Amino acid sequence: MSLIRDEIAALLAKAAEAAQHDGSLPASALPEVPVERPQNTEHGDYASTLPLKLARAARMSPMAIARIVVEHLSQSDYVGSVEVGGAGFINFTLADAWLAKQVAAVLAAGKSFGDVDLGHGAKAQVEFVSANPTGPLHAGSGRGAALGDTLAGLLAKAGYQVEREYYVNDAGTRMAAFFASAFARYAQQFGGDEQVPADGYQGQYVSELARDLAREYGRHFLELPREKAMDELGRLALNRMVERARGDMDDLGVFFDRWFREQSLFDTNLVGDTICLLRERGHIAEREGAVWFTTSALGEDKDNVLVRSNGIPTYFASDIAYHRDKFLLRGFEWVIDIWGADHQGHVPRMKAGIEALGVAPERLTVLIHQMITLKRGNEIVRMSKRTGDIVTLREVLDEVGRDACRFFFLARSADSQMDFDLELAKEQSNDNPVYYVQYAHARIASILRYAAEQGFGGAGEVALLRHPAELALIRQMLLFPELVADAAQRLEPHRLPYYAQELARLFHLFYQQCRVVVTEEPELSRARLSLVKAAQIVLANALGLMGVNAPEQM
RNA sequence: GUCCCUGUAGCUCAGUGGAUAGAGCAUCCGCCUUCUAAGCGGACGGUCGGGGGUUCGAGUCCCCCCGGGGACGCCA
Repeated sequence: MSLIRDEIAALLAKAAEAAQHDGSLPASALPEVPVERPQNTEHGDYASTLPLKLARAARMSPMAIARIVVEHLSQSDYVGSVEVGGAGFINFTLADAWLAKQVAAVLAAGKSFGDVDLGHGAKAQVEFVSANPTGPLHAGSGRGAALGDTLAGLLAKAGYQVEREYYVNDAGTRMAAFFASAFARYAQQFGGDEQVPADGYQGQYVSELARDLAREYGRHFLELPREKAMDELGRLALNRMVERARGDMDDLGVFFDRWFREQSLFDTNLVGDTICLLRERGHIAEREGAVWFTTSALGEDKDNVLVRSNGIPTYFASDIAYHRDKFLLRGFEWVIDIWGADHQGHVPRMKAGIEALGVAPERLTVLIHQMITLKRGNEIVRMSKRTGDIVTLREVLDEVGRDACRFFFLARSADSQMDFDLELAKEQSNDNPVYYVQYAHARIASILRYAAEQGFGGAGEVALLRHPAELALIRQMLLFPELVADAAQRLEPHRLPYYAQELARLFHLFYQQCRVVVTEEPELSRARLSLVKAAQIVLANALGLMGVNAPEQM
């Protein structure tokens, strides 16, 4: 199904060409025809500024061009009226009868309403959260989770074959520090004088984990050689941290197709192999005892270390290998990494990395989301994993709830820093916009229950729908496919909550003005029941993409 | 010092170079004998941080300045 705005653009292009052909407009190259939604509903459903764009080349006034283009427009069943307005806008209003008929189309489409084929089945991957497993997920991880999951859903709806992935950094020096911290806390359970290293993790959660392991395994690890013990105990602790993250994601309603282990890149020697490949291609320099990736030759400010002088590869080295795996081994055509703003400086390096592997850098999109500032009232909550002074995602989930949590995280553009006031989030939970949208869905469910009790069944004649409130609701429903296309194309999931609120608003308005179930008017009632069912479908589709429940009652 | 994000209503934030800049919350005034009042209607609220520029047209693009956040490591 093609989008209405594209149909209108095609209609305009044809009209302009026809006008040029019969000489009423001077011949010139046509720009891409702009079709937008006017802010003011008095200006119709769609507007084009084509005449304004053509005015200069045509040496005519926009108004005159607009009139000529309109005269050459061919008939269509969906355009009700066309007007020339303002300084040369062409305004289109959709036909009432056509609008009413679309209710049937929405009902027929059901869950697939809103599907648009931008991706043509291209294999895409969204990698997100990917937090270090050295500590519990913090509140900020929730933002990346909501963003990534909804974006993945949008891309799937837009015709991509999408996989969701969580990258587990279970290798490297941070992990060694975590292992040492866990081992120290474990040993302390038995009176040992092991200390958490200075660069280790002081958080309470490490002690709790160590206590659990001590209870389950007793002194077992104290009887092993220290290094072996640290490694084995460390892996147990690590796996529990990963399971904990998985539990948090489950409760947030985010499910990954794969949890990819960084360590596996070392186990299969893909990291070493990738460094060899880079060396063959002339991207490696060795100096000061370290192995450098010569990114400066690729336009970067400076080179970056891949293998430290102590022989341990950097995170950057495994990250290049990881992306090699994504693009070249697993064949993703498009990879989207979602990172926090603190990793922003890593983007050009990463792009240079895949370029050096022969992968076009455009195939990697890194979506950066700004940090959140956690507050309790006016007090800013500082966060540090090492001191353990953090507000966990778990805590926020327990306090605010999944639906409000996801809606809240999603409702801001990734570019925007956000204040997350925990007290406010709790207080707000009752008049959070999420409940407004859910209420619309529940209200519809209630109407449908009532209608069933009253014995209303069968399909309605949707042509009976012509009340302004009915038509306004239909218009908003028909916007959904365009919203999906825009949000997917521009990687802007935050448009969804705004859309859903407006859809809910128009439903509530309709509800106020039009009674659905009227015994004396069975035909109209059935038509309105069809409308209401269609609205419920669109609400559910939008909520589903956001990972928010669509309740049958509240 | 360099780079990235950002500054819009009291607060939190939307806003594809287009028409009179919007929403939610907060405040105030109305609306339930009717399918859910977690709802609806109305009011109040703006130097779009400041200054230049680009053009038919700038909250939106460019430059400078100011404020907020982040990054510039053989950390991740």
